[in-house]
Amino acid sequence: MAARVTITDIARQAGVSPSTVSRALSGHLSISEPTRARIARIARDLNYRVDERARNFRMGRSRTVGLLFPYLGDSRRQLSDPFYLEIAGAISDALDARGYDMLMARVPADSDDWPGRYVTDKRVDGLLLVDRALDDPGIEALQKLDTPFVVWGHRLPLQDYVTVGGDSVAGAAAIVRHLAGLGRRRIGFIGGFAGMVETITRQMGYSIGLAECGIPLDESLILYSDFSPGGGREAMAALLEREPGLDGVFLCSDYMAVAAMEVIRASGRRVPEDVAVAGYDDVPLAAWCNPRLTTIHQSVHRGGALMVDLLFAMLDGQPAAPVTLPVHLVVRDSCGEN
Amino acid sequence: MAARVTITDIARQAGVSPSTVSRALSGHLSISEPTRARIARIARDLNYRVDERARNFRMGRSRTVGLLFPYLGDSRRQLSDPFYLEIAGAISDALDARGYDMLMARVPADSDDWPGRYVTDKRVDGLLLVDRALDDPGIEALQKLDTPFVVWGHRLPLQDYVTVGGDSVAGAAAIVRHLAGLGRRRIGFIGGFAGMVETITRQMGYSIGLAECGIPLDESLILYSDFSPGGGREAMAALLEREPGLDGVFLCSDYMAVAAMEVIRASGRRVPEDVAVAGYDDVPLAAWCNPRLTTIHQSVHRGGALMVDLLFAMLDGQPAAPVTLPVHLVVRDSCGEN
DNA sequence: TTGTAAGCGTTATCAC
DNA sequence: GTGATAACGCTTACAA
Repeated sequence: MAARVTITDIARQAGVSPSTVSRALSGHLSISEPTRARIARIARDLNYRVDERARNFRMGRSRTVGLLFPYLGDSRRQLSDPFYLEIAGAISDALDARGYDMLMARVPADSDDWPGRYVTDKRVDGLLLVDRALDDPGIEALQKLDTPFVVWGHRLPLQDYVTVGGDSVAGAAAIVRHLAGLGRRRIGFIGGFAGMVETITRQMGYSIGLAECGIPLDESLILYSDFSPGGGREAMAALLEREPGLDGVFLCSDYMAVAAMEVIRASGRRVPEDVAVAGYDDVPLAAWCNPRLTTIHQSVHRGGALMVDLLFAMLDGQPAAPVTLPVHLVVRDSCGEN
Repeated sequence: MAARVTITDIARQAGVSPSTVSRALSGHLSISEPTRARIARIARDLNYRVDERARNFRMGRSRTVGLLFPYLGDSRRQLSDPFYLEIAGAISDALDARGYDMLMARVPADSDDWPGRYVTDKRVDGLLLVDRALDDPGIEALQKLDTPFVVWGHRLPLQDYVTVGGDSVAGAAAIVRHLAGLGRRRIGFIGGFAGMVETITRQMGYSIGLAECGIPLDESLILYSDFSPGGGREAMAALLEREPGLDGVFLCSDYMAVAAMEVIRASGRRVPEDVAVAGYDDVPLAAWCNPRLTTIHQSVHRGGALMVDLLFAMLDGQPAAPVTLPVHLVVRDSCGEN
């Protein structure tokens, strides 16, 4: 493969200096039209393309944004929840539209070395995080750096960084009210990773919803998992064992909820007649599983695009504030009567 | 945030030259132990980190691999199939283990400009593609460049690049034999995007399976979609309309199959009694939907890791050959009796 | 309007 | 064992 064509090759051919080529190619108005056109033609003929590596290096940026998925637990379990890919897709599109690349990786939420690896090492110009631990050392370390970042998730009381996320507390409370309104009284809660914010805020919403409906909180109905169907299955089985009289359950993701429904049926119970099931996220699948899942809808696509908007505002030096996106209950069949 | 600490700052403090620092930090054996230790200490004290951008630039590489998802059709529809995230996760882990970053993006399968954007622009050292069009201009353009790449998918007869993938023809044929063995005769096929290789090879397997079982091929039972649940739903509805006597259907992804089952039920038919349904991929969800899905298992995690292994072999200048991974039928409940 | 020269931070080559 | 020096490909003052 022909050796790399550089700006110098073009300069030679055009009989001008490399700087003129650089200026011509990046559309400087100071370059005369004939020169510009001539250079453009030669560049095309030579099949020239800028070396983004060199340009970014020179310009002190990377034109890359990192999309990081913090996780807890020692298992390096695969993420396979459609929610993650959906938000990644939305973000990727928004970044693409601005000519930025998207780096994707999972990072341990209980470590603080990844900000150095991505930010200080200059791999990225900014970071996007999907969820976080309540006490997240990585985010703390990240705040000491001067690189903008936006976190997906519920806004926390004292937080001094920017988040975009649905109102998880309200969403979870709405689920519980719905369940209680249908006469359910023994309502379980199955979270994602125990220390992650989205699990915690939804659990708060669950407690609030229970209180609003005058149902006493029973700690033994609360279990944690890992957002995966396998994890949902195990947690659901454990919950059923622990509380045979369960008549409703709220799981922190649709993917877990679908698996849970199967476990419930396998135990000889019916969904929703015996146990009502609700999920979270309103992933496309939720409308097409059996029974169709009652869940909380989050505008993932809008949220992803918004995260990118805010990040770029910050890269521009503009201020940015957390955004709470509305969520709403989508009533389908998995909780019965609607 | 203190201005960037460079190798020169360390050199100054240590009273040596920048080159000595560079060598000390990268563990050159030519550096005396005391010097090395002293430099290491200063680097730590100063919180030094290499500028990967600069290093990669200097060394003529990017330490980044692009993971590209070619797609067809004008809709920029979100990918949300768990299969994609699973393979992305497997690849990300394998890359991480080697200290490489993963760039992720979707690219139009009917265009040939993305190889330039990623390869010639020097954003990546190598490329990983998940699926491809049968006649893929991007891949053709890519082959003219000297950058290694590996494609996920079924190996094609005359292909002169490296693929890793399950045997889609065999997998689809196995599905059809299973269905026919259960007495089904009017078996439909719902593909992903019409021009994509995985759709085509599975359709070939479908035809072969039919022939093996002495069932005449009926073109009107073949429909295409886009791998999404929404697409699966529409295609399934259309197929049912077109062929009310349908007694079996094979869909090219589990995610579509789950949606299809719901459509079938909504039409007043039972799964599997009236219509047997089979998917493809054996995504975690397949074991936990209702009814549990009979499908083809692909070793996605192993496949992803293998793609990375092969890519690195090629980066090392070693030869690499296509690999066909075994697939197997996983019989669950969605086709009835097992 | 265009050219010259410096420099981004690092590593590699060649001396000493 | 260590230090100059050059170079990777590009952009950008500063000059002309």
